[in-house]
Amino acid sequence: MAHTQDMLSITFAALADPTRRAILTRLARGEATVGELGEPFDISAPAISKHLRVLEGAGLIEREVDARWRICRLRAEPMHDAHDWLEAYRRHWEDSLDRLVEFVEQTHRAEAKKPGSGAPRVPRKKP
Amino acid sequence: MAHTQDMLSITFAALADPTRRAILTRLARGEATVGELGEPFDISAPAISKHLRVLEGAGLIEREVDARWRICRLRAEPMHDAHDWLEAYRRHWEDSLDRLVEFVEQTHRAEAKKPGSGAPRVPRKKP
DNA sequence: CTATCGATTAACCAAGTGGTTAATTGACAC
DNA sequence: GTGTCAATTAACCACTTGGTTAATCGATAG
Repeated sequence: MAHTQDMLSITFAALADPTRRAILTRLARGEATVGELGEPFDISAPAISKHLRVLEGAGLIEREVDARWRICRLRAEPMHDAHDWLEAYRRHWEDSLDRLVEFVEQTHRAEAKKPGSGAPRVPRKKP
Repeated sequence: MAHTQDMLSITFAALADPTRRAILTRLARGEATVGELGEPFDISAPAISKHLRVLEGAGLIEREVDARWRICRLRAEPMHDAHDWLEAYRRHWEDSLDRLVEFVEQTHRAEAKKPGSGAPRVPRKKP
């Protein structure tokens, strides 16, 4: 499986790890060496190395050799594509928000003291 | 590993598969049964079932039982969070675009017929 | 009651992932 | 040259993932 993965899949997969996302967040503040990047995490250097290879494979960082240091910097372009893909669904999550607002307003309008049987399910707008 | 994953990781992981993204795209057009969702793909029904469970686990779909059909519908809220996370990096990919435009303009301005040694690297704006 | 249909569960498999420790490479400082 | 530091590679491990086939479950049609 997972032969020659499409870029979007590789990007999302690279982002699907909290350590890697934290590394990207750090890198957004400016370039850093591998050692600096690994310092906040309680994992071994090789583990960091692997995370960086995944990020590099996804085109999310680039590494430059400086003597015995590798300095890493962010390359955010692949995030642009991921962002665009998600953008297409904006209408759907905004619709959900509309339904929630509508629900809360209705609930407030009818301010009876029903104890409420459970979590407030967002009502479907189904025609 | 991957014990009690944070939601963002679960969301990105669910999106990191082309079949699952295609399913979401289909669902964006309206609800569908499991059979309808699986029809375009050349994989077994259990495989689709697993993909749907991943999507459900990520809160990206919900399933409703209707007699012997399960009808699925999109719940796009988790995408909102993913979108927001990426949004924080917009400046970085726009910066890269700026650098590319700048590079192309410079290249065009100096319209010498240098054969060009390779792919046009985007020049760094390094302060 | 039996057959069938939509869908899921069970059991399995190959490959990938995130981590480890130990060994290796390359550049610098004595 | 020797030692050391930054980082990577190698080899391994447990667990997950995406897929399979076979078996199961629930609802409907005959």
